[in-house]
Amino acid sequence: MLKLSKKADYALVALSHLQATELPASAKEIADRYNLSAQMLANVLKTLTQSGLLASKRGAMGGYALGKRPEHIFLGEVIDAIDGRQSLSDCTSLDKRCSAETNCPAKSPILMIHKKIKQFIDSLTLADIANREILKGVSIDIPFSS
Amino acid sequence: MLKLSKKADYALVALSHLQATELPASAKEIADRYNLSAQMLANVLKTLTQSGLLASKRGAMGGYALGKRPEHIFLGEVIDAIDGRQSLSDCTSLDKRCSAETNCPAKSPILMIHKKIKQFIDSLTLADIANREILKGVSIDIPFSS
DNA sequence: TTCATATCGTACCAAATTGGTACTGATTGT
DNA sequence: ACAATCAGTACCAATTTGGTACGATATGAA
Repeated sequence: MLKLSKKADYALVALSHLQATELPASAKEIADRYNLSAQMLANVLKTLTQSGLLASKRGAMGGYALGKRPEHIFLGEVIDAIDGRQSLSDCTSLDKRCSAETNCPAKSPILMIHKKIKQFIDSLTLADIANREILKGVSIDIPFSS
Repeated sequence: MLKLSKKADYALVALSHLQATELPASAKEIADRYNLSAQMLANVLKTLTQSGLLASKRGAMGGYALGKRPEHIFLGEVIDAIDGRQSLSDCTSLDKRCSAETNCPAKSPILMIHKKIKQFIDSLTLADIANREILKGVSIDIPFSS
């Protein structure tokens, strides 16, 4: 499977939204806006906050905003935060040892391909990703008062 | 998860082996050589054969050989054959509809990223993979660079 | 013709991962 | 005080993945 998890999808939707509106929003607002499971989105946003990708404010009128400038939020970071750092194959992760060991003809190529894909997603920022979107008109209530 | 399935790993090991030795081999031989589950590898090789990536010969002295020239076996094909054609996200696959629909700010970027990764793995052949020098030069070019 | 070696086709099951929910606690603006 | 909202955790159902079993079919060789 070469696929993003649904949680990673959620993360990208939320981040794109926050980037586009440039306004803080609560988990519920975002969930309602895009028809996502509120509870699940809440879990995702919490994780993103723990990783510093979002900044949160608790309590009434609280919510989430980007934790860094969009140019400094990398797709690779987002995926790592949500799904945990993943290797393209177990055979390229250093902690596990595969039975074929050194004589495996596929190990080195897989490692190389993994690096290329990682390099690619680490080069993409939220700014790159969300730039062109047509979400201008959306405004949601009132931002953090601070 | 941005990861190859174990079956895809098995496929790449077997294909790499057959490419390197330029000799037919039975499932058992390959499984023994690299310490893989013989039964599982057999299933994988069968699937690859059905997709035309391998050619098989039954019976005593039978076994598998590459079904095409290594330059015509693409990494994307292998993954598709084993894991089924996958989209990077459900939201980029045409048959499923996501609840956020047209106003989702992440859909178009995800689609773009998906295309780039697909394009990358579709550009790599078994011949490239076996020759690491070629692989070093290959890169995914960065989108949104306008 | 019999036998061992192989692939072919299925069906099945256990383990791991993912998707999704529930609930309690902490914080904050009104 | 109270409602809104994030934080933390625990839990479970659904799906996917990893792995096995087994009978059928084909083939080369003794």
